[in-house]
Amino acid sequence: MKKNQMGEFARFIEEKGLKSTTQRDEIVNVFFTLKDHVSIEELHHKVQKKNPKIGYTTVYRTLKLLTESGLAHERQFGDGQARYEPVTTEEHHDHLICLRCGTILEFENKKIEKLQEDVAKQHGFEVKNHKLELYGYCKKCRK
Amino acid sequence: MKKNQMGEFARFIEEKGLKSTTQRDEIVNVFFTLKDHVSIEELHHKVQKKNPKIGYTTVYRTLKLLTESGLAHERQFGDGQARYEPVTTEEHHDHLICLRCGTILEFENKKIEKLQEDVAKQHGFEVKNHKLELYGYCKKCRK
DNA sequence: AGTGAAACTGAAAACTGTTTTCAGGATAGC
DNA sequence: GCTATCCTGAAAACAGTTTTCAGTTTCACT
Ligand SMILES: [Zn+2]
Ligand SMILES: [Zn+2]
Ligand SMILES: [Zn+2]
Ligand SMILES: [Zn+2]
Repeated sequence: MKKNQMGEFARFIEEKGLKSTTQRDEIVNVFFTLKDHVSIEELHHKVQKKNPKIGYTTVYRTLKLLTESGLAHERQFGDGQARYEPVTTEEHHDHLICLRCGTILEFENKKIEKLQEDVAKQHGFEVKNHKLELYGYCKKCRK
Repeated sequence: MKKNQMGEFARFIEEKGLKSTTQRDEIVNVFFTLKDHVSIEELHHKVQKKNPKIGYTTVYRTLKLLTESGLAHERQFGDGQARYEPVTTEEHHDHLICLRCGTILEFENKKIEKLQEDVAKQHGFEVKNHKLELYGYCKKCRK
């Protein structure tokens, strides 16, 4: 799976006429070993543990490329900084976010998706994408 | 209704031991005549048309007070700037947002809300609040 | 291998929206 | 009126993001 994603990234770079660099490869590699919804700064830290020379800007630009290629999703959880996650499956999902410990769980519910479409239709809207986030306390954090 | 809201704001100010000022009153007044989801900057512009001396900072601080008092809700629609709306009814609602013209429609769907609770329960989550936004094209903007 | 055009990198600067600071001004209880 | 406290607005500080730019690397073509 990681192999595959690295390959897809290489193909994207190739198709766009961009160049293959070790920095990008290292960044993308670390990114795909992470499961979670990571911020640019967090990823930069992780990457620097392997190669301290890699700068924030390159991490930023590589995440933009990953997003553009469809291999990552950019998320805005309202805390003022973007988070990125690998697109592993084709499945859309939404999020449960713990207000205390920051844990982020994913879920998918077809009924909700269907009802969203119904609502949009009632208002003459054509939905392109949506955001559903449930904020609260996770199993560990609620008392 | 506007009278009422102004009154509630005055009561809040009083209870907190704060002082009544013309700037705040003017800002709050303009805010409650607007229907829509307004940014600080937009509100500042509108307010300045009535009183050019009022600064951005005071608008910012007054919106914080309104939010604190429960008379306004702060929304983060992911475009990087906060938006505020008057809390007119007690009814919770979610949003349909046009990607082209920026129109924001509101809706409320009990079934979706119920399903959200179910999902949270399945994951041991206690939901405090949630965000559901459908992005797409409105009746006018879809072709 | 050598060359050159095009792309890449990383530090620093610029930007954007938000928040804090601070000196002067307004408010309200006495 | 006096005075403590709060308020105001310009400017500075902040935080996350994005752009700039000078030097470096990649790669197609010899
Ligand atoms: Zn938690
Ligand atoms: Zn996710
Ligand atoms: Zn529209
Ligand atoms: Zn609304």
